[in-house]
Amino acid sequence: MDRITRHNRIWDTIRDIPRGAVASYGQIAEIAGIPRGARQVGYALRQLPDGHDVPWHRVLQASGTIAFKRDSHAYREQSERLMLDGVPVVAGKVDMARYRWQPDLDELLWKPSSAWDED
DNA sequence: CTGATGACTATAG
DNA sequence: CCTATAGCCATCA
Repeated sequence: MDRITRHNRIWDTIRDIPRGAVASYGQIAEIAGIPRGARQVGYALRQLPDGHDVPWHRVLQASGTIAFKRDSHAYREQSERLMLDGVPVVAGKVDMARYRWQPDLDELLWKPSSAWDED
């Protein structure tokens, strides 16, 4: 799998995260079919082109902590975007137990045609 | 080829 | 909760 393909799969996976939910770098990697690729998710996000429509702010560390330094611009922007999504950011972190994205359930509710059937 | 890097993570103290 | 440490892995100099 080349870099472009890998990045596209990562970006597509992140586009599926609904507003109000968040995911960890490792979770995105796994869903995108890249086991142990958490660092690659971070790398892919760093390569986002201008004008993209990827909700990068919904991706956090496994602990729920924002990956940027507290004094950075990126940190503040991510924090603001999450609040706009309705996701509380307390002391730089999100309650993963409550806001973690659960794709299986999400797909069963929103994409039943591809998950269930027609012969 | 080699070593450094980093939007990562799990574990131990 | 925090620090240290060890894996991890594509990229880059």
